[in-house]
Amino acid sequence: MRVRIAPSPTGYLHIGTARTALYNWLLARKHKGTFVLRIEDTDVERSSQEMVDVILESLKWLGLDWDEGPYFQSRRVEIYRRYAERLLKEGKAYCCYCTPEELKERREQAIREGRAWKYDRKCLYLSEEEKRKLEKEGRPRAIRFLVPPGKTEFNDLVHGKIEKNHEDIEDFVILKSDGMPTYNFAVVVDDHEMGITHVIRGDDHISNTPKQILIYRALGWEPPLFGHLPLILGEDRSKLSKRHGAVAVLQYKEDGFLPDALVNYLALLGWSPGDNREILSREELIELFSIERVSDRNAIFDRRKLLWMNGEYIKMKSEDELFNGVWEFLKKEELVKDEEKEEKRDYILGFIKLMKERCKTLKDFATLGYYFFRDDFELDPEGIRKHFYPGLKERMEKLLERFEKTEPFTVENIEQALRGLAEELGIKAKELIHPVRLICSGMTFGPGLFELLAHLGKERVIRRIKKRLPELP
RNA sequence: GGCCCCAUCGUCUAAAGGAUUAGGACAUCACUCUUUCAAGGUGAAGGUAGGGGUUCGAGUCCCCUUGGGGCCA
Repeated sequence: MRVRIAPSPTGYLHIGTARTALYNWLLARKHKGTFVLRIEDTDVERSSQEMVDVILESLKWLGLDWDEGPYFQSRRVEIYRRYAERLLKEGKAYCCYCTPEELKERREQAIREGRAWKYDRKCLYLSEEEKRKLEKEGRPRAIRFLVPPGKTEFNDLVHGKIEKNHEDIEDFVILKSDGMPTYNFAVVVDDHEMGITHVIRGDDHISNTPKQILIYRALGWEPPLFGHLPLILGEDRSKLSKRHGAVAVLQYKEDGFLPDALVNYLALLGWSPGDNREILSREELIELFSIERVSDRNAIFDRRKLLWMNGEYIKMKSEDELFNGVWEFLKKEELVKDEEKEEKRDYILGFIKLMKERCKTLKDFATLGYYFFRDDFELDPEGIRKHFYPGLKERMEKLLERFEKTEPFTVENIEQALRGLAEELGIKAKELIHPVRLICSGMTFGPGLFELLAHLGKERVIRRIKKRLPELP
């Protein structure tokens, strides 16, 4: 089995392309086949090395390693031309001299007259003399495929039988007047030359498939098997695109998603193992995946479920496994500096342990954990309203005294100190716990208070209480 | 507009004509645990688009309608 992913270098790897890549990759790994990467960059204007790099980086981040390539279509132009010439010579294609303006005019006329427009084969019926004349004028010429009469059927791996009458296919261009191949032509030549056995791609290519099969047959080649995956849709049910927000794989990396979680989520978008399992490792996915179980219905991308799944993966990972990822986000928020990475390692490992149940993304560690690293936070005004009360200052002074005497500053000792004071004052522990949390973190929620204070350390806790003492009621 | 694809809770899906009171997950709501927030536990609500057929029996097969999507322009 040889499969491939063939992205265009448009500046990012689309989440839909990523899922297509994933399904191909799963198939290749499951059947010990080969996963080929091909860059479809015939649109030279819009392609660049940087854009290619983004694709490679995205695939690497997802952990979808390829076995061959990347191949570049832009370096294969001569090959496409050779095959186009061959079809021309064999009378299976013909030159078309119609200009875009002429075509537009005839198309509009057809629409005005209420006819369905399809290329009218004007250039197919040109006499030799007319052709010579046009050539002499130096008119640009495209090459059109001569669609034979009949009908094409194929057995789609996902959809089953799909058929198309050739009357509904116009004589499409295979080589443009600038000498570049069209998508349909290049894809067939490449898939054949690269020995692709299973073409697994998006549903948006279903209508191209009969055209491509026609080309295979015209060149005397056996077409591969085709499987068309349902599309990933945005909330509004249209094809997922930039206007739906995060659509680039690397955006998810930036947003703090784990590649394992994204892979798992994407695998489930259009496929399920059949039982009720949802959290599946790569190994399990490879073992369980089958193209027969792929759904043929378009699916809406649900970021909330992805978020949940990412949270599940964060909980599953050890502190050590999360360390580097969390570090990057702390660094980005300027909460830490690279030179203190080793020195702060244990502190951060403990921080991750306290926070990971509460974080859905790696980014959350930085946004929800600000106070673990900096003193300069504001107190949540809503929290002040709720938890500060007259006489609090006096109580906090007493608590401060106790904390100063608490040695060592451990979870148990802190709890004992605080609860002891509460008892002595004849109040509920809550009446101290909430204000202390607010003073030491700026927030009304977070890890268990005693664990939190112990981890912040005596020095920080005392400093923060002292700092806020003057403003307490 | 032409052609093609698709139709199960809000979303992702399970149910290979009989095992179904249509199952699970996310989200929602309630309760519970708790110093808070999460997490966890328990529970609730929520679906076979509509209409015809085929069949002893239809979510499942066929047809039509409607709706959604894609491609080409």
